[in-house]
Amino acid sequence: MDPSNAGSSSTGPSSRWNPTKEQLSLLESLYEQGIRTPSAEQIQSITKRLQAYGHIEGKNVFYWFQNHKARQRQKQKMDQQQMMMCGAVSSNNALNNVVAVNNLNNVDNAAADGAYFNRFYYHSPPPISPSGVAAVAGCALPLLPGPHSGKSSHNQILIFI
Amino acid sequence: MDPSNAGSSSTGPSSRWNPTKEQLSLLESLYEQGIRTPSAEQIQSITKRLQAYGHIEGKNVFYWFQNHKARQRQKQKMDQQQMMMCGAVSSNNALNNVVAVNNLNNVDNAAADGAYFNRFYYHSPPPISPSGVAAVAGCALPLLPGPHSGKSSHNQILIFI
DNA sequence: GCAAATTAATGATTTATTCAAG
DNA sequence: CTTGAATAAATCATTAATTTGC
Repeated sequence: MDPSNAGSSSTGPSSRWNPTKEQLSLLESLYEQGIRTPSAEQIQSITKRLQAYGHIEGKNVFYWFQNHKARQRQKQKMDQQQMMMCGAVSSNNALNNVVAVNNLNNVDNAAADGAYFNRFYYHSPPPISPSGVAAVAGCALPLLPGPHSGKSSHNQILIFI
Repeated sequence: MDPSNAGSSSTGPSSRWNPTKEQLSLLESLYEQGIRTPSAEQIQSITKRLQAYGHIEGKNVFYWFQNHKARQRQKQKMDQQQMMMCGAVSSNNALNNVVAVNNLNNVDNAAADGAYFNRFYYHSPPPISPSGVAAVAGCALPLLPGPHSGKSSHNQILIFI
């Protein structure tokens, strides 16, 4: 029952995030605009916008971009292989795995994503306080590792979940 | 000048963490006790203990365990290869690269590390508020993604830097 | 003895692979 | 079978050892 547990309802466990149509649409749109590894600020912004369409957290946006980038890449690679063994396709190609990707737009501008980032959060083992803090908890700290001089290293961090 | 900028002195920028003898010692000890991918709580605890010996953050502990685990693994692999082409060692083996690892204790109990984790934090692009929050900022949130029922998924998170 | 130049270790980042929910 | 999530492997970058010429 209750198959429509899309977002933050009470009954729907849904251990993993499931993007709504709108969310996915916006994400893909951003991806095609060239965003590959969004910065923290970008992710925060995106997340906020997507929260209008349902429950979502920063890490979902993060993972989505990671996976999408990787899988677009391997899709293209597979297409190249298919291109190699082109011609002479045998009989029933209708039952081929649904890998009918139409990569007309090679959104592969390999450069231009000089976005450096890093990640770092932890699950604890299963049994922890079962309270119910539902929403997203943002935790932004100004800077943390190197309050030293300024050896040009990039150190500012910003956490969010 | 000032060659002794080991830890949190003012002059030593040192863009990356450098473990002190004591820190390294404790870390290795814990590793040999079987800890391979410590949980958030463990990392917090370890970090606090190590902070007695100098500046260190949770992410350093995290990275240390990742790297150490991986590199122990590949050391053992290399040793296995050496074992394969054993016998008949040619002449001057004294000048061999200093890879004289004495892996008497194979700390490789491959199972028993059902520790799951994840990471997730971001740098922002270089120019950010140049204040000077020096110390470690802990940010522990009870749980965040799934306040839903309890589909056995492990969801509790806990951030720290 | 000491620095500049090289090499080896290792901290930090990025990419690829695997697991599992839907 | 798709894809979000989690883990491992590969890579990059910086620091410490070590070597070398003076």
